[in-house]
Amino acid sequence: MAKVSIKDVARKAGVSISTVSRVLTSSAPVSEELKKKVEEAVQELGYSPSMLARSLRHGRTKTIGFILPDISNPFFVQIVRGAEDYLWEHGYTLIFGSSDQNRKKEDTILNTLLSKHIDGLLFTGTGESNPKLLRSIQHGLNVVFLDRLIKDVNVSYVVVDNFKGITMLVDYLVDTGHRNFIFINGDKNTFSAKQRHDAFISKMREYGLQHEHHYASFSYDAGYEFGKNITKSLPDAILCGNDLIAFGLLDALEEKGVRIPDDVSVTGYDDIPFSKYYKPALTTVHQPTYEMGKTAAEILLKLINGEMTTIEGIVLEPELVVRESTRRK
Amino acid sequence: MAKVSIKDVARKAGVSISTVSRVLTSSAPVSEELKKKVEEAVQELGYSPSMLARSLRHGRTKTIGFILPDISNPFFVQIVRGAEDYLWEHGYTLIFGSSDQNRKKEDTILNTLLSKHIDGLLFTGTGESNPKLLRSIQHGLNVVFLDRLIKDVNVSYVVVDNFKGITMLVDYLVDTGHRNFIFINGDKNTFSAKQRHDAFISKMREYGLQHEHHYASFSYDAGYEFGKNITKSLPDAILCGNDLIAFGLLDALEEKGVRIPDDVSVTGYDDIPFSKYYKPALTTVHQPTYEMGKTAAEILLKLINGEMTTIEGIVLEPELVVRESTRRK
DNA sequence: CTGTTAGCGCTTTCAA
DNA sequence: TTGAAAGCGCTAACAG
Repeated sequence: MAKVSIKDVARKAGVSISTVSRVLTSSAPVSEELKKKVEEAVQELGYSPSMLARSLRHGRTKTIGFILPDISNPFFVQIVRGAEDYLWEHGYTLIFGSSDQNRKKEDTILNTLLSKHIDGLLFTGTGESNPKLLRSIQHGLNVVFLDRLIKDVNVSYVVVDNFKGITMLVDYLVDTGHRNFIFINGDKNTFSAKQRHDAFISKMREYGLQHEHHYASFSYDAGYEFGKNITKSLPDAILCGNDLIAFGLLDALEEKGVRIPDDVSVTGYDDIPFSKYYKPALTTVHQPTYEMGKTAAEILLKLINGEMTTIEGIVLEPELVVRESTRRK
Repeated sequence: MAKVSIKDVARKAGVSISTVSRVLTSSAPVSEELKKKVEEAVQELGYSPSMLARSLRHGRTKTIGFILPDISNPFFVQIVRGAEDYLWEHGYTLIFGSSDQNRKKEDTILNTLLSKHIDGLLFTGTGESNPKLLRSIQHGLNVVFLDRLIKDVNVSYVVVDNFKGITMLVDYLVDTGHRNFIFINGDKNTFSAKQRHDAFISKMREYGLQHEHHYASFSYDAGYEFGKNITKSLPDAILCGNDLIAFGLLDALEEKGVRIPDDVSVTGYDDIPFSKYYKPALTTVHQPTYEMGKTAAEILLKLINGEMTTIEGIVLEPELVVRESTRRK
């Protein structure tokens, strides 16, 4: 495509390539006369410098990698958007890969990203440990973990306070008269599911309430499945590990003639854009996804530019959103 | 990060760098003995070749750019996923940028992608003409247009048959007794909106039916707004330019006490994942988004690898999906 | 079969 | 202020 190189510009302007470079990067003084010549040549030739060559020279690619479970998941896509906006604004470009919650794929993506010399990595892992990643971090790769942590790893991260989210949810439900609970959680090995599990159990014990907890997966189908198979009498409230699970559950229950929220209250987690429009509109815990992505990108650039040398862990605040899928018992 | 280079490997293995290169790329025969030494050195050093240097050498980056209006739009995200999967499988990496339907931003993204020497571009433009892009194409940039075409440009593309989609929809509605129509369409300058407009008008004339057509934007808010402001008597059916518009309309009408589909039939377009779960479940036209992305990626790689030299235009088939937001009048 | 060398496009000393 | 030249990591043409 851009076949025209710095040499062509130099020739056209009748100067050396170093002069061209100096004009372009304003890295050293150049006489007005030559400067003008160069600028004209650049214009006429439609020259634009090769980031590739620059990267090779500088060892910095102005490219950030983002490994995440699935770009098409509404929860992650807003995070990506937050990161994308911030990074583009600051002259960085984003390469991403979806791991589909598959450790092997996660590895492949990481290898490719490393061989492309990314300047930094935003990482939402499958949850399993990743020795290759750890090694890269020790060798100086700048990484910010997003939404999910890997235990025993000391890196910067941006997460939302799961404990607080569950606490607000349970407190609200207890306040409104709910006394026994089922929690349909997401994938067992993920950081988020584990944290929400711990928070849930802890709150149940605190109040001495009757409860059940099940790990499933963070999907509509998991919720639907659960709803279909539920036979015993319903609890006062069913908490779901995320909104998708809640949608599936809601649909399955509705097909059985269960009325929501009259017969049972149902809650989600995440507050993805659609939860507001669902019928019934979903009571859920809002996570500031766009902000998560943006914040993580911000930290990452600081790390890269050496403006920050310590590990920073940001814990964002969730927000309880009460809508129509719950009611006072 | 990967500070170890081919030199280090060569030194460690006690051979020249060319030998290392030959082993790594199997581009020329190397004795078993040296081969083994090199492989060991690679192992021990954890060496992985720099794609950056390779790219500079070869003039190919194994990177594809994707410019689209908004990654967080459910319609586009599935397209991206289709492209992503295919490209990664074939050793390519994806850089994307959201233009937000803003021509200037589109330009910035294009410039960056070009300076990063992408091997090819997947392009869903704002709809306005883009001279810079045209020039790049003439200079040999491989491009596949996705979902939206720019007129007077002769490049490969993958679209879905909008005429057919609207035809199926109108035919079904007419068959089920609907006789007068309103169409709330998306952004006026987009290819898709224009095509759907043309198809709609043409069908209305063909049947000699009473109709109204309005350009708005492809968003929930546009539909909601329209629904709020509608005062005159309702038509038999309201067609929406996409599902988001339909959701907004549905909610606004419901707030006014209008019953769907009893008082008026409403249809969407796209069949984004949520339309199936909406209440009422949306009658809409399904677009094979994942396949679009995949097909476009496929064509692009063929173009890049010289396996295809002619312009190819793929027109995928839409599918009518009848659900609960329409009924026989 | 193996090593030396030029060069991809650029930045940055080092001299002049 | 300017130009020549080295070198980022790699591949490929050229000798041997």
